[in-house]
Amino acid sequence: MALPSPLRRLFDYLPTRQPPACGWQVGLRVRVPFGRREVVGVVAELANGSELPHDKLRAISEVLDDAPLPNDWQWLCHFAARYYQHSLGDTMQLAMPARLRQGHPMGGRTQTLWLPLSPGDDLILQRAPKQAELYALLRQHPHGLAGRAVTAHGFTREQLLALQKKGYARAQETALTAAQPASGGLLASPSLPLNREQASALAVLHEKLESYHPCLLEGVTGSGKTEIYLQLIEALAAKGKQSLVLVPEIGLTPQTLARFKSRFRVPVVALHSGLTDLERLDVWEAAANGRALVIIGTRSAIFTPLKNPGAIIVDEEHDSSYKQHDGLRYHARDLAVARAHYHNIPLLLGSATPSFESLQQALSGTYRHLRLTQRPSRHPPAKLELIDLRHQRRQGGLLPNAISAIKSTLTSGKQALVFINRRGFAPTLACHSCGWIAECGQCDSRMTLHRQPPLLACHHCDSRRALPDACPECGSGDLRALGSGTERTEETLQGLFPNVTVHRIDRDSTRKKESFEQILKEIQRGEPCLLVGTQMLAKGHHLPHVTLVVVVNADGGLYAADFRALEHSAQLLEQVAGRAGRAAHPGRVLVQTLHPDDPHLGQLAEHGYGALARSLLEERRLAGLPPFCFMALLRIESPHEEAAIALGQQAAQALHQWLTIVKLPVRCLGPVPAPMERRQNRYHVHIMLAADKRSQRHTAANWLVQWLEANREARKVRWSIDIDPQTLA
DNA sequence: AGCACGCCGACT
DNA sequence: GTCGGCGTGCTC
Ligand SMILES: [Zn+2]
Ligand SMILES: [Zn+2]
Repeated sequence: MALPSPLRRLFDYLPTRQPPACGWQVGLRVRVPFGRREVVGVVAELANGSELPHDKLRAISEVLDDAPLPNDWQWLCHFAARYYQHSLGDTMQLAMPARLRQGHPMGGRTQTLWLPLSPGDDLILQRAPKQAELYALLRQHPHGLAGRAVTAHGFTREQLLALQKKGYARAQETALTAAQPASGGLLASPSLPLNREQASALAVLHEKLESYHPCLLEGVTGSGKTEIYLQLIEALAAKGKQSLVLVPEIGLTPQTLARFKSRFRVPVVALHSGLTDLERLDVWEAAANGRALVIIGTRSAIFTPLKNPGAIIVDEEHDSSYKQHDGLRYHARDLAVARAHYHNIPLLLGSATPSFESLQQALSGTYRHLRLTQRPSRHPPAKLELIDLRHQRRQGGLLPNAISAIKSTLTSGKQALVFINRRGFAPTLACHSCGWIAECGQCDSRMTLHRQPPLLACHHCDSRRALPDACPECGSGDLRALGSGTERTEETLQGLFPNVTVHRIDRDSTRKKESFEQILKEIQRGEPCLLVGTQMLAKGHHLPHVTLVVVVNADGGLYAADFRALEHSAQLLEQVAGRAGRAAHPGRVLVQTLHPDDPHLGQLAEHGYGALARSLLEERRLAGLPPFCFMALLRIESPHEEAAIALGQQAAQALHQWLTIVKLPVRCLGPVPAPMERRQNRYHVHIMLAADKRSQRHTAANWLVQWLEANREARKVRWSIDIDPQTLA
């Protein structure tokens, strides 16, 4: 039995007296007693006996399904658990919808839909503002709103029942059907004509529609990658085959969804965060039984079972949201590769700024390399103009050049985007008399100064503090905010251009659910305005009226300790630059930097991401870094620094010895303190493994995990293994 | 990870 | 006297 427990092993159980109707099968979901509680597990193996004495065994309490969970799903769970060195039971729990995890039955479900009624006069609700508000919400959904969705909007069941009693709403039980079978033809709207490049890319995809065929679609922003996805999906849907489309976390917007849904008449379903648990299960089943032909979702959607797999598409394949950063640290793009191979189907990875991993596979010929270089708007992507931050005064982080460019953009009736990868007002609060700096009490980091609302906040833990009136060290009142974040730049720009709307877009300003969408809508209306924002703004949103992009500081990744920092920051720069002049107007991109002579930055500005990526790949090859080696990172974490270091040393020593004995060529670096050693009062220590071959890395990581599981000291600290780590944080 | 057991400090 | 702090150990 694979059970929800971090223990990397299976548990033996006796069968129920009556076998289930389908007979005992691997993949059946069951309820079993485990310790002092009951849990939901999955039959992982059938055996005629156990190594445990009979009296230690307990019996299965209940079989939950009349058929095993889908084979492809089981295979993927096994693969992921093994590849990422994780517990199979935990992996399966994570990979199944919450309802199944909780032991609810599959199939035949209904949900309560609430529909608005018009009793004639709205006066009765005047004395019940909350109910009036709820009624207004229902009016926006004339086809009904699920009960769960209503409560998700912050209303109570009582309010619904009250509305029902007064005749303003009625309840209706409906079968959940995420995917209605298609009627009529395949397409709801015709495909768009392709340019020459697009047509030849699609032709390559058509060469091998029914076998494993990994392709990297490298296409600049606005070159029409989505149209290729749509026409590939169309070709497969015509054969009754399903396509699984992965998109980045912020990419699953109503607009993206609408683009897919409006093209096809066949059922398109989406796994997004707004779904209730029941709706999520329904989508999962619609995929598993083949009803849904197009399934769109973020990272976790890679675990959706497919009855008739046709292709897997990963949009913006370089996006960091595909990597899970806790628990099972899987990379959805990498699982997509494994899965496409298993199903023997095409795999399409799309990006304007491919990850070095995928680019290397394409350059070496392992993946087919499809390129789109033309933009329908005719003019080429804007070149980056580097401007020197040294020896110049800036206001809110902006150089005079940048400010005058913003001014002329506004005068010509266009919009400008100012990109700062730092939220808050200022990253540092310092005392001008004695040099004291506001630091977090729980982390090795500084507190960020916020103005809205005014407080000091740590961006690495939840600690918050009121703004001090005076320096706690020397009592001086001369406390100064050093550096700029989005809030400060917003304030500066508002001061410089008082008659223009300045939209700030970061995690703080868009915390409220729909405000981001609302701001975007307003921006898309096209009035001249300024946008100040973090990476949220950089990714794939349609900003057709932006003709100027200003990058406040491009130096983040230039001299960082993390060897991937430059790759990620080049991707970000290229993406932000892609926001400039998307529509009919050519754009400008101003990049402020302290290192205008940096060769990498120069290459990015002069020749673009593709060229920089290729030469950085060469540097990676020479340095023996990924993708030319395979890494695993062991993180050790404890409130006691000594405990974390001690275990790190023990583990590294044991590993070294074993590597020598078995003559396994795997490098082991560390233990070293993590880049920010203390976070939330926990000390972080790293050990990095690197090998030339995946299999060697796997063997070493597997040994290390088993050593840790058997080690008594290791139980006193928290540890986790990260296969193919993306960052050192 | 849960969840219990167990053994010592400061409270009604 | 007991309420609860978290160290230790187990889960077929
Ligand atoms: Zn001071
Ligand atoms: Zn902190």
